[in-house]
Amino acid sequence: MADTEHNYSPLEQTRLEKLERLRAAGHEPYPPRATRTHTSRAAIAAFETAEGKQGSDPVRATLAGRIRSTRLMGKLVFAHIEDGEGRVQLFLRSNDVGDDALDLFKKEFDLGDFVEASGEMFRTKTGEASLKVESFRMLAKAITPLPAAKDEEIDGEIVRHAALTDPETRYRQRYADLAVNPQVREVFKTRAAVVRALRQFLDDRDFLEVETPILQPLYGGAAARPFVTHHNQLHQDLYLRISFELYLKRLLVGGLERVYEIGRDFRNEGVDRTHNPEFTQLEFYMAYADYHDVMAMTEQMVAHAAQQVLGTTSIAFQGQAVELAPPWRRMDLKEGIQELAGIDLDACQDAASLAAAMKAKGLAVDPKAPRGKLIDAIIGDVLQPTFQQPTILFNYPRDISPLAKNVPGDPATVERFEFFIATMEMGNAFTELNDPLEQEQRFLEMGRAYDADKDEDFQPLDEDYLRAMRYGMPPNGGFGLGVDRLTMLLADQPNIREVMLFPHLRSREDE
RNA sequence: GGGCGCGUAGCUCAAUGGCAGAGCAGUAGCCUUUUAAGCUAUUGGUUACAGGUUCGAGUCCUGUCGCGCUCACCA
Repeated sequence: MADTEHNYSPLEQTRLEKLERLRAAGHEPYPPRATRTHTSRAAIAAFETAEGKQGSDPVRATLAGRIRSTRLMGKLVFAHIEDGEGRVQLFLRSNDVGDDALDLFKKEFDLGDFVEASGEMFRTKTGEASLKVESFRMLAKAITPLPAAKDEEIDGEIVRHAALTDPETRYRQRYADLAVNPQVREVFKTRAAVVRALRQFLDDRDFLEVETPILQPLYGGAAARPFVTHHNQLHQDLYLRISFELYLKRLLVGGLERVYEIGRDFRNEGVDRTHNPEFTQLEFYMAYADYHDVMAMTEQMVAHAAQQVLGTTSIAFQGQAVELAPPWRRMDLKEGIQELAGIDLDACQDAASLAAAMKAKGLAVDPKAPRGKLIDAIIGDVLQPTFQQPTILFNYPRDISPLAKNVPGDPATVERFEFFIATMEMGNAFTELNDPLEQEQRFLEMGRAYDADKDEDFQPLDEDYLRAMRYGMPPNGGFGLGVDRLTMLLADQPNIREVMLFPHLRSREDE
C-alpha cells in the first residue's frame, strides 16, 4: 500500500487492496481519457428511436458514469451507472464478456467507481432499456464509499432509503451530497438559471455589466461590519466590500448610464437561516430613473426570473402560494405602520415618544436605538411577517438611509423602498442622493451618530466618492437584490445554506 | 453572544443506569433477466472530546467542540 498520511478506514483499505489487484492484473484504475459515445439519456433515446423502425441496426454505445447499484447473480450482473443526465442499466453476462471479466467486475468494482462500458442497447425482460455490455473498464476507482443511498421505485415514485441527510456532513462534504442527492444538483441548476435570467433581463435593457473592487481601502454603501485584511507589500489594511453601491455610482459620474454587477458581498455579522457571511448581490443603477421606475422594474425582473426558471409566476414557497406577476402590493411605510402596528409616526417625532408608543403596543424596544432603528424594528417585527405576497414598502426614514434622496417637502423621509416576498426581505432600492453637499452632511451625521453610540456600525467618510459626486452625478435610481434569497424563493428552499454550494461553517480540527 | 435540542458502525436509526444492536453497505459463498434482487454465513464501535457521580454510564452531572432550531445582532 502506498505511503500516506491519511488513516484509511477498514472499508477504504478493502478498496485500496482492490486497486492494487487491478493494477497487478494490468488494469489502470485511473486512465487519462474516456471514450464515451452517448450520455445515458442519449443512448436510451437513440435506442427507442431505432426500436420504432423496422430493420434498423442495433444501437452501439460506449457509456460512462458512476456505479450506483449492482445486482450480482452468478454468471450475470445488473448494474446502474449514473451520469450527468440520469441512469442507465448495464447488463453483463459471462457469455458476452467472458468469465474472467465478469469475475473482475464482481470482485474489484464497487459502488461509486467511475466506469466505461461498450455494447449494444437492448430491452430486458422487465422492459428496461439497458446496455448489453461486451467490454468495460475502470475510469476512476473510488476509495471512499459514498454515503449509501438506495432507491426503490414504488408506483413510479422513487423512494430513497438511508439517504445522506445530516446537514453538517452535507454542507462540509458537498461533493458527497451532490453525488448521492440528485435533488441537490437540481437546486444549483435552478440557481444558475436565476442568475442567467437576471442577467438577461438587464442586458436586454441596455445595462452594462461591470466589475468593481472586492478589496477596498474604504468600505461603504451599507451599514454592516466589514472583514478586514492586509496587503503585505503595500503595508495597507483593506476591507472586503459590504456593497457595490459607491463604486457603481462613480460609474454614473463617468457617463455609463446603466450599470449592474452580480457578485459577492461580505458582512462580518451573524449567521442564520437567511444570512451567510458572504452572499451574492445584484445591484443596478439607472440614470434618469427614480424609485418609482425601479419599483416597476423590480416587479418585472422578479416575474421574468420566475417565468424563465419555472415557467410560471404562480409559485409555492414552503406550501404557501405566492403570485409574482405585477402589480405587487405597494404600501407607504407610515401608513403601513399606522394600519398594521397601530402607531402614528407623525405623533412620534423622536425616539423617546416612539419607544413609548411601541411599549404601549407590547413591542420589544431597544432603549438605545434612534428613531430610525425603532421604525426598522417595527417593520421587522410587525409588518414583514405579513408580507407573504410580494410587497413594496416605500418612503423610509431619512436617518437610516444616508444615500437616498429626500421626498420633496418631507425632510424626514427619503425615496426608498424595500421589497418582501414570502416574508423574506429580498431587496432594497432608492432614488439615489446626488447632491454632493447634502451627501457630505449625511456622512457627517452618521459619524456623529457613531460617536454617540459605539455600537453603531461605523461608516467611514469616502472623500473620493464625494469628489466624484462633485463632478456631477445624473439623477438615478439604484437597486439591490439578494440573489441567494431569490434563489431560495424559486427553488423552494427554506435555508440559505441550501442554495449555496459551500456555506460557511465553523472549522473543525479534523479538517 | 443567550435559550432549547442533538452528536451511537461508511449511511439511516435502535438500546429502563445493567452483555452496544438492526437495516443497508462491506467480506466469503450460492444464484444466467434483476432493479431496496433473493438466500447462507460473517466483519465492523475510543457511543464527538475531557472530566465527574456510581458496584456499574451511550444513558446522570460539569466543561469543551460541532450541528440544528430560536432569540439577539444584521439600514
